[in-house]
Amino acid sequence: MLEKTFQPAEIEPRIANEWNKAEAFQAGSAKAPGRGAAGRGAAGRGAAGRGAAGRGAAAASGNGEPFCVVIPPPNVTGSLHLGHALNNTLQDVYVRFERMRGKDVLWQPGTDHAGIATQMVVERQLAAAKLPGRREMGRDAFVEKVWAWKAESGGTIVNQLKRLGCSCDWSRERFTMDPGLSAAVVKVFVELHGRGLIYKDKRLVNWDPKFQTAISDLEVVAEEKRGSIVWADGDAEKPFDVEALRKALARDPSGHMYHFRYPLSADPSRFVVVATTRPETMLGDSAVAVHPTDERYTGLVGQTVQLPLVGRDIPIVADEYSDPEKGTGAVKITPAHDFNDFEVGKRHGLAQINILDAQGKLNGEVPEAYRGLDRFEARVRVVADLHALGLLAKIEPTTHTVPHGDRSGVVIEPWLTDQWYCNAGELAKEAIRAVEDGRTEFVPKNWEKTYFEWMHNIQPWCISRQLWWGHQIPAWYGPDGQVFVAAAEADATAAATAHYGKPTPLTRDPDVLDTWFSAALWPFSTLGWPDETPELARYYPTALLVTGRDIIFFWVARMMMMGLAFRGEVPFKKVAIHGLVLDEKGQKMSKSKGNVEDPLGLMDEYGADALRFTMAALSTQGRDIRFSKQRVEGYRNFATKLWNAARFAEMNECVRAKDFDPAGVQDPLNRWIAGETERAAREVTDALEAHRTNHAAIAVYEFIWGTFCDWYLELVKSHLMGDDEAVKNETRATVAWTLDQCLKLLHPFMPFITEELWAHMVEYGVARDDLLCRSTWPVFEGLADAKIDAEVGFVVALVSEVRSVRQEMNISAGTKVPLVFVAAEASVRDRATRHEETISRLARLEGITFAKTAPKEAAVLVVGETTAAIPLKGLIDFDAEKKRLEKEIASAEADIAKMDAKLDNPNFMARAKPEAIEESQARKAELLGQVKRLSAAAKRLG
RNA sequence: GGGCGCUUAGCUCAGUGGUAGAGCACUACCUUGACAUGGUAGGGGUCAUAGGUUCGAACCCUAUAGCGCCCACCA
Repeated sequence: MLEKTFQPAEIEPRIANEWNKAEAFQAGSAKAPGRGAAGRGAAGRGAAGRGAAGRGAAAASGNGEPFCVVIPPPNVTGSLHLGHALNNTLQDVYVRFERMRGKDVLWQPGTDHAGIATQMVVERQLAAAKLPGRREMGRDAFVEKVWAWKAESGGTIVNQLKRLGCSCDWSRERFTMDPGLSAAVVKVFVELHGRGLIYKDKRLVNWDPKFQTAISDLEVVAEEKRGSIVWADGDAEKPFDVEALRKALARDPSGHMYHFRYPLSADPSRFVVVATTRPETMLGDSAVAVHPTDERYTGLVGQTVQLPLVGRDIPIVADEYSDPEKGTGAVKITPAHDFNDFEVGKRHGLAQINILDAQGKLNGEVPEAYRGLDRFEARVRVVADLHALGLLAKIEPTTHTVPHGDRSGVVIEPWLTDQWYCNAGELAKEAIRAVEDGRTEFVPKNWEKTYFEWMHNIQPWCISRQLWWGHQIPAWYGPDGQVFVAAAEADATAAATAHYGKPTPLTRDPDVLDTWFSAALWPFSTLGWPDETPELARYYPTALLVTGRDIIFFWVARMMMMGLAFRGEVPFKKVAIHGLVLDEKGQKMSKSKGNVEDPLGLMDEYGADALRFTMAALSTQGRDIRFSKQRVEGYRNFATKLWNAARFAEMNECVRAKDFDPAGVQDPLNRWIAGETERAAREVTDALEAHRTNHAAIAVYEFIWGTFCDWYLELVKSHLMGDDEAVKNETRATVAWTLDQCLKLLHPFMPFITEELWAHMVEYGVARDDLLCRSTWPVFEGLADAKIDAEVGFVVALVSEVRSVRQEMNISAGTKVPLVFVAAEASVRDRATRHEETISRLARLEGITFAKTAPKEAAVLVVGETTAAIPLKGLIDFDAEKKRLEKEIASAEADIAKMDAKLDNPNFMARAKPEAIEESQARKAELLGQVKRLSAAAKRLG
């Protein structure tokens, strides 16, 4: 017996365990479905239709078409957040759906080593435990610590994904730093280097002074800043105060424009005024640039200025980069600390003076007084010292964007270093073509534009990181700096020996690769590459990638490039893009804002099923979703509803019948629900095929709650409680069958409760030989019948109408009323008689009678062509009934007016589709009939 | 500066050419033999604005306003 109360938190872990024991999700092990009652019920006569036969046959042979999804690997030491919940729910919906459709499904799981993020966590732990930092303990010891942390916490996220119900093939779990995947990384690096697509270069990079590593453009986030300091030279009201400046800048280090006077070398009493938002960089200036056509400065080009504080003479150069409209038209050039200035410097052969060290402190290139200062302290000092020299013209607030590290949060410095780059522009060419020609398709399609936009403007990808946790770059250096790139040290050594003509000691490049480098190989490295494994042959290209819009550049684009470069085929045929999970107010969730909802807490409170359903139902076509706990609660209620429906079935001994054929049932109500089931199954299937999980989820919801529970189960209560054993037995079997279809259709969204209810029914019917998750997806044909729909539709409409009248007339719920059909045609009499018991029960009638004319003193209701009346006799008051009738008449007349507007329009008659015209005419006729009858009823009331 | 998206019921959102929808919230009634985590009924919208296309526009086009996101730039 099912428990009276539905307790997801108890059921779900147990079910997860059963799946695990049964190894239910292992790829390539598709069992032959269709044995036993359940499979045959679904297959029945229905499975033949809609092209499902082929798939069905494949499934039956256990040899379905491959369907592979690779998981976006979460950080190995991470913990589940709502973004994961959304992403993995959607994947699991598709995966379970396709598995039930008989495909050979591989959902490939695994985790990412997440270079910076993980190293950061471990460093923080060391600091918290007051242990020596990584530099003190050395590389090997530190990396060992990280592995230890991975061993300790690495299972967390995987267990959380299992808790969510993810049906990955967990036997195939991979990690980006597994030996095989690491070998793939090395091979790709070496080959791309060999092809000249990976190279080393000295240029400006985005340097993160906190982590002391280079980062890629994508890892830099621009933050808008506006300062508040207003000061001008000679401003008597606001004397310059160094202490005040220091305090203000401590709060607000960015957002100010500073104007400096640079004295001309030839005549120090004359100045060129330059403006900057980063005063400290002036210590590394090597020129001042003006526009060649700027008449204000034509005489000065070729002269030099004395760089204040430093004393260097630097040239005034003419360069188109300078914009006469901006600032003073003269711009200071700091080639080693600004991306634009770097280019100007190259054009004019200017010195690249690097004034910062790795931590963002000033180095030996600056005058002694500034050495060792932090960049922001140096900013204060430079401004103050220039003021002391009378060379500070003004400070004003300005709005500008300041680059920050997305992980560290600190201000990024353009810094001159040697780094490894990948020529993404070259690799992008084929990746662009593959989307243009549809080899890979984005869903929704508009994200392709975003992809193209970025790919067409792609910059060299800086792939080296000055970290210790990650794939160390397979490059070795000789004593003279000669580089040897090789798959193994022995190969590098051999190459060096050949190069130098004698054995030569080498040092390995200490840097590691960007985490996204190994992630880019994920769709084939997880399948065994560089080995040509059977999995690789079978599952690559993968069928579908499901991922958030925020990592299209980071990951999707790079997988496209690498997949094409190394497999010659796209990594996935479709990319389903979803949005981000925001809080109820539409803000990003973040720990600092305190608006983070913990999915684990939600699962404990409402069940993983409810959380999953919420995610699937809210996810609409790549748009961000606002998360609401209320929604989860609502879908928990839905699960409870289903639970109780199953209890009802159980109480009424609705057991599955062997060889039940939904096409063979006789009773109209049973035939009707079979047709409704076919319709629902088709709707859900179509929606899932179109990657509209929200539609699919809502269609299941409406079918189960609105159609199955609210109508069908209520309608057949008379059968189940009646004496006609044949009808009763057929109904029991139909209830059981329909419930099975509900469980199947809901399974991808709510796998736990459906699996539980499925298994539970075993003791009442034919024993199951398989889990629901491996059963067949419902596909039916020919169960719907227009005549049956009309008949049951009439019952439904009649009951609704009587209920409505009762409520509006304030007839108490307990009062049973008579219902009189007026001048009913034979077909109506027939229907009303056949369903009298059911109608009476649901509409709370004392009985149904027939009359030629409407009784006096009666409320009248109109259902389609039928008129019926509830005699008043002290039940209702005339005024209320009159008002009600008038309201209905008015409503009908408004609709008639709309129809007339169309039908009287010659253009409509001439140009509209014939069906549209017919429909409008029919509708008008029906409305006219209603008005007539309602008016007659109103008249009788006086 | 470039690109993308959004604006529909109190709230969150579906709806892409033919009678405006859902969930939640709200109101009234209901311990009806699965379910009060429930049932029944009901109120509530000139579909941002202005033009245009069309027999017909929430839907297609143009413009405007507001909001959001992404990319680039920032002396």
